[in-house]
Amino acid sequence: MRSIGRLARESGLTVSALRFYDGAGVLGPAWVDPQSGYRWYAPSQLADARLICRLRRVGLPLADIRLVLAEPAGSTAARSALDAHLRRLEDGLADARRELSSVRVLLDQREHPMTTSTPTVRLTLDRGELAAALAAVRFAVSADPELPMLGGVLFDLDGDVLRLVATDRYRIAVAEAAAQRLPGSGGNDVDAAAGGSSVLVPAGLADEIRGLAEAVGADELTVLVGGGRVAVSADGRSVEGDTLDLDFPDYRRLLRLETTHRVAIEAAELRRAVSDGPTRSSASAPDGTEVAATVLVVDAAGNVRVADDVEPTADTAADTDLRVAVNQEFLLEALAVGTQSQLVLELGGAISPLAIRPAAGEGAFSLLMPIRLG
Amino acid sequence: MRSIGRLARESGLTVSALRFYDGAGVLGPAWVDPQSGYRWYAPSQLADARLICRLRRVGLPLADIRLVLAEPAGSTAARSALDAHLRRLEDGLADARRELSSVRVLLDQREHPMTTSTPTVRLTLDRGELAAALAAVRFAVSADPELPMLGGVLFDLDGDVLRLVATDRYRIAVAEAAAQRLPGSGGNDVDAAAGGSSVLVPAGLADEIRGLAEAVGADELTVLVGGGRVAVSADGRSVEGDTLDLDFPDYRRLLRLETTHRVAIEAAELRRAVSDGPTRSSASAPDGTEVAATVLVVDAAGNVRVADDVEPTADTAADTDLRVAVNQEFLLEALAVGTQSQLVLELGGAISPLAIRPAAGEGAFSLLMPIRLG
DNA sequence: TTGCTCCTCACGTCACGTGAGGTGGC
DNA sequence: TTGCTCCTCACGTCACGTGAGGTGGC
Repeated sequence: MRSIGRLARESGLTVSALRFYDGAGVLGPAWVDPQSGYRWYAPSQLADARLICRLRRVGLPLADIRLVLAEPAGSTAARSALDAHLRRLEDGLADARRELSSVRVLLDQREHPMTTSTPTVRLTLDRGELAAALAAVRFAVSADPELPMLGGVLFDLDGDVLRLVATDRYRIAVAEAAAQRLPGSGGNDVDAAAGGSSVLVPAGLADEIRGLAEAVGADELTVLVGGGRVAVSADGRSVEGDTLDLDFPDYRRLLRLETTHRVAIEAAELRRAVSDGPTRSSASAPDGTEVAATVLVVDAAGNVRVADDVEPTADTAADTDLRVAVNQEFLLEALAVGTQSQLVLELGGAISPLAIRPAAGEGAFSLLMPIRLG
Repeated sequence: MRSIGRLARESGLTVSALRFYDGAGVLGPAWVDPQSGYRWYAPSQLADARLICRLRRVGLPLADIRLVLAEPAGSTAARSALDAHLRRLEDGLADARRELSSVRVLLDQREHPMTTSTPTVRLTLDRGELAAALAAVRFAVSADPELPMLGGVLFDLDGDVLRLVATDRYRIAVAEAAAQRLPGSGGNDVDAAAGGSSVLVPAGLADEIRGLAEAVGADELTVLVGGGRVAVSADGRSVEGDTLDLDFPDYRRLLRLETTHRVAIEAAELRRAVSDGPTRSSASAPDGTEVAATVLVVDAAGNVRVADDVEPTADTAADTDLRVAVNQEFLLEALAVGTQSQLVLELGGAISPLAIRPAAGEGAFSLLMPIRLG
């Protein structure tokens, strides 16, 4: 048996950490002297303590470490906790690279105030792709005057893809269109870093752009962005307007969810089941308006159905079933997007968002916030 | 002027964060209504709030954000805070990749208990390089029986370089030798991940290996590592012994320091100045033994000298001078390592470690902990 | 009167580190 | 007696989030 000090020395943990882990139920001593209160650790606990030291060193939360230590042979819960942690770190680094390089440009501009005007980015896009992408996100634009930054479509140029994003806080929709940068866009890196590649287009202007994209005969559209303006042109016609100088939320973070269930569905079929199926009235958000909520059930076999019981009762829902309630109208809108009939639902638990994406990797993606039932 | 709620909506920060930033001195309102206590923010504070939102999103500490907001034009303090943060994230991700892949292997071994024995790694090394590297780190091995994990030299195989590391907590020495993996090492990835590529060789065995490397005529040595043993052979002679199954501290983390001053020196010259220069007696560490401390002074012009005043007095030391006290004996040992006469000292403040590395990127590196003068 | 925004203050979170003050066996 | 290791308990750290309980103007 080892004393706490010896275990600390041999494991790399500190004495205070070991005492904390005892209290936190992560690693308790094998025996505690009832007289003195001294903690005594069994030989096998050295390996556990070393493992904890390594995992804490890289920032794995204690809750995940508990999973790892308790892992029954053959379980994958611990592995996916490790994977998820690595992904968080990778995403965090990618975010930081983007944000910090953009902040550097901002600081440069502050120092050399406006010697150079904001650079303009020029792109060409496929007409049909842009129209489809705009159609795929339009429904998620917010009409809430309190949140003006949600009243538009984010045009985010990420390398050679233009990503369109809209959200009203209850759902978020994302669609992409391949983009070609045209020369004369100023330095590419600087543009990207300046965030000049990400502009918020008001809903009205986005609708005009969509109208143009649907009306013209040309295959390609030209887009100019810069100086607080967007202009889209083709066939000698063009629409133009101001962008919104507001901070759209960090959509990448919103899209990162930990999925536990992935289910393939047929869009039209689920749409029918959702419209015909029962709903439950539920107070949505702070304003207290009642909305119709559809409850989806994923069973152990990996099938989704619309719950036919309004209240969860023991006879119809197994304990292992995952139940998620979402706004019926929003779900129908999300299922109606795009032309793909094969979709995939991604779920992460009863209070995690529901993601809807095409089975084949292309096309629009949307995400619905769950509704907490009573 | 904006109310706190409006600034929150427009900046992406929360109301509670804004109140916290007020108290923390990061971003206070331009005016506070003395009657109601309402906070009112000036138009220009929106840009600051947005900047804070972006920087906090990527985890930049508030202390660094204060630097960024206060940045006088032309200052580089804020830029290097951003750079340092990005490096922390990059290092953290690299650490996590290594640790987590190694933990995965550990978990696999736990599940399939010992169906496969520990794989063996085979290397060839240049005789002279290994001898030099061992000589360069030997002095930093600890003799403290309380800390057995420091009583050896870490052999850490990182890709095609074998890194040797030794530390006694007061200093750390690192040296490298080019290594070639020989086939028959089992899966390379698995080896590396298993941490089988990192073994702790007891000081006695390390000395025997060095003896062999210095004695034999062949240019190359073969090293076999695995199953708790190391064997080194050349010319038909070989030495072999057990490795220590103890956790050596995370040396990569110890080597990461934020350098503010970098000074080129001539090794022999500084060595003379240090041996001849005055020292101050100081209690080292918890055991209370007195050691002779040398005080190094870096002046604004970037020159190092040994302080000739034992007490810092206003006439000899400018306020801008950086003073670092280190163990004289340890400094002399570190300066005596290797064959390079041009060295670089790296400092990061009075209580930051002192790094000593060759001016040309090759050869041994060592780091001394500073001594706090009473 | 209700609803909305704002206020302060206290406490919770996460994973510990750091004393203060005290015990037990060599 | 000194020194060492261990103990508990309280409080600090970091960057907030979450109520509780209250105010002020439409």
